[in-house]
Amino acid sequence: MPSASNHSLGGEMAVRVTIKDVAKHADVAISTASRVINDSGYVSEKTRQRVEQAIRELGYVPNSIARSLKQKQTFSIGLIVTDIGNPFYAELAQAVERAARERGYSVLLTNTDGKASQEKDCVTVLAAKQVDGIIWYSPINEDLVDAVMRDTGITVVVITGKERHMGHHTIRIDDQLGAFEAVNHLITLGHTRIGYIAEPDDPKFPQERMKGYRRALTEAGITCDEHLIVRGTYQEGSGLKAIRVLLGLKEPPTAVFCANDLMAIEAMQYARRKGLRIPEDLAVVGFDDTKPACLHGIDLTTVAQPTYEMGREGAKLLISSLAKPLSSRQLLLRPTLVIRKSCGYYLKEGTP
Amino acid sequence: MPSASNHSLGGEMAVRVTIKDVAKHADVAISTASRVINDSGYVSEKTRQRVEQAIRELGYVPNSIARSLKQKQTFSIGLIVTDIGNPFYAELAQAVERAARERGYSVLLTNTDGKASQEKDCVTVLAAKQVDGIIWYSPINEDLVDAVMRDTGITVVVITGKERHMGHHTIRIDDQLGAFEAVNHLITLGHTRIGYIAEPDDPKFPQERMKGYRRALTEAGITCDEHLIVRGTYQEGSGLKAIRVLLGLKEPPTAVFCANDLMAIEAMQYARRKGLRIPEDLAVVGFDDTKPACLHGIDLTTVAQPTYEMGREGAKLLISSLAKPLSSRQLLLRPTLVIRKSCGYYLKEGTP
DNA sequence: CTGTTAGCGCTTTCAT
DNA sequence: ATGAAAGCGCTAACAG
Repeated sequence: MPSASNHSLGGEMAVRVTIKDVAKHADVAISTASRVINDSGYVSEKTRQRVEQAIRELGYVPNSIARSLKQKQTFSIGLIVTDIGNPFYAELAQAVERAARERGYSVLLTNTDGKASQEKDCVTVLAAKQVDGIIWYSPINEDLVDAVMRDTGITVVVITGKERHMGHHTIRIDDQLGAFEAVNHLITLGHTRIGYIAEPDDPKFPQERMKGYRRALTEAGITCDEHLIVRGTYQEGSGLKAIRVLLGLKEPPTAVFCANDLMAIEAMQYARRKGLRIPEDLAVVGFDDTKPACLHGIDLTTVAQPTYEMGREGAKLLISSLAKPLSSRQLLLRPTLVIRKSCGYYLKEGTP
Repeated sequence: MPSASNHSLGGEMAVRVTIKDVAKHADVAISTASRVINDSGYVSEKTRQRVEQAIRELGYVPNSIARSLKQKQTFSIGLIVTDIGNPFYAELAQAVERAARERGYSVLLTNTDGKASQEKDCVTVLAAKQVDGIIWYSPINEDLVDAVMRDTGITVVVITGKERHMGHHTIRIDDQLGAFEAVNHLITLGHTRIGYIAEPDDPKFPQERMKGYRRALTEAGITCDEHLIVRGTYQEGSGLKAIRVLLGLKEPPTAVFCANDLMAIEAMQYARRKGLRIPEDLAVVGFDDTKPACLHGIDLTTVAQPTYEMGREGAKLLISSLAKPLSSRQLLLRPTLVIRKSCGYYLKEGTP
């Protein structure tokens, strides 16, 4: 019996009530109590009532830890992201948490901070805590994914833009489609000389956006002028360098598509400084829909990743494959073009 | 039936290696294996080596679930926020996760979506999962906090702007100071008629910002003109209504402080539509430093909450009080004034 | 319909 | 220095 009340924090070490207490209080066997708690097996109405009352009176909450140990199932899933402070991952986490909660799962949150060693730690912790599955955004060390599945048997869903996928479930964003639609939009707007500030020319980076760019041109019957393609690095400063090259061409482009928003914004700002009007003299489209894209004065038309959907579909896939093991499955999600003012679309029927 | 070597996911049900396997492999007793794993008690160098090798060879990862059951400690803490998709909570979560990880704890993430019933569910789940403590942002149902501590013995740290605090640890933001500094800044800039679009006149809302507003005026020897105070609701549309009242006064204010950014931005935009220049004709200061505040064209001077610090200090306090129960402790954090263009500060020595 | 019992994987006395 | 055994809270056969 919890003796004289001591109101200092944690002082009393409130011993938690267990199923044993409930059973004793209701004067039944532990297993009977368990039956009513889990609503499994036969139990007479009268007994059920007594047990339920005991539960209420004692304020009993089942210990999932004990249950998990027995059942080898924790109803927890791990989420691995680079950094939850980044709004992109935050939105992903929101989707994952919500989908998980709706299905009776909780989410153990871990951050890699972009470091391979820390990613390893995340995995170890999650394995130790016996999560039923992991949602893993853009693994740094791809081999680790396979190792986890092999060594621990934990189901993994990888969310990534990369093409490669081994035996695990994958949620992939159709970058090629995104690029295709962006370029196609520019073509619809009448452009034929469309520059591309591209992903690095390195097999480590997926070349999906490049493929989309080329496909859009080809399908429109436009021959691709290789001078209009300048490789970027995705990093700061790279958009600047690239647009300088493009604008220096004998026949400069009238529009430019960029493999990410960062480079697009730099390109815009450089062009403006050179006296070009956006979008009248140069139309610009980016990729990612990061925060700055929607800022007043930027208003960048860009390809948005379906962040929320990625998280939700990831969680759904993971949890359903937990109930009934699925063979390696790949889901392709479509990005969407967000039309703002940098592409010239709103010029057609608005103010000049 | 899952037949011969099926490489489909989860088909093989990789049985996890346990301490028993390690013990057998190293030819020692389970308790000995346990000793080396936990580096506790005596164990000969030779035996230790054997066990460590077994661990490596088998890829053994201790099962924290089993350990937790025995030790009544999970090294998990629960985080309750309104909505992790909101960048404010995301930053908080980032801080919490980092501080927790550095101390060997993991974070179980839960969202209330602002609903009392869901908040209840969060608590139940966290209690069931036996978290060692909870970091709880702005509880909807304050009584629930006390109930949790009483019934489950779980230590709670509440992060809030409200004054009230019962027996639990609290991280509080000094809203009064924030408001004081905002208004004081306007006074320094030469304003004497400073309007206030205030928090609702409802005891359910803390009146800290109001106190700060009044104190700043008083300390500067300015008599508070009650006409200059208009109550807002924190909601959309309310800033608009309020600024209309203020600008309609016989002697309208030359500056206005707003209890949150939303109302401040509405006020700015209304004033501009009426032909007033910001900050020349009307200086505006907000509260919160939400995303839109820093947008080009908005550039709102505002009071920023020390989000990261709140999370970090919360986690630190929680974890240290887990090791050694502390009596109810309260921490007061200072917000900071972020000076942008809406207050006129940069007019003094810049372009007119 | 209800109770008894054997673990889940681990830590922790208590012997040896 | 090492091992045997009890038990954390719960579920799931298996008897009755």
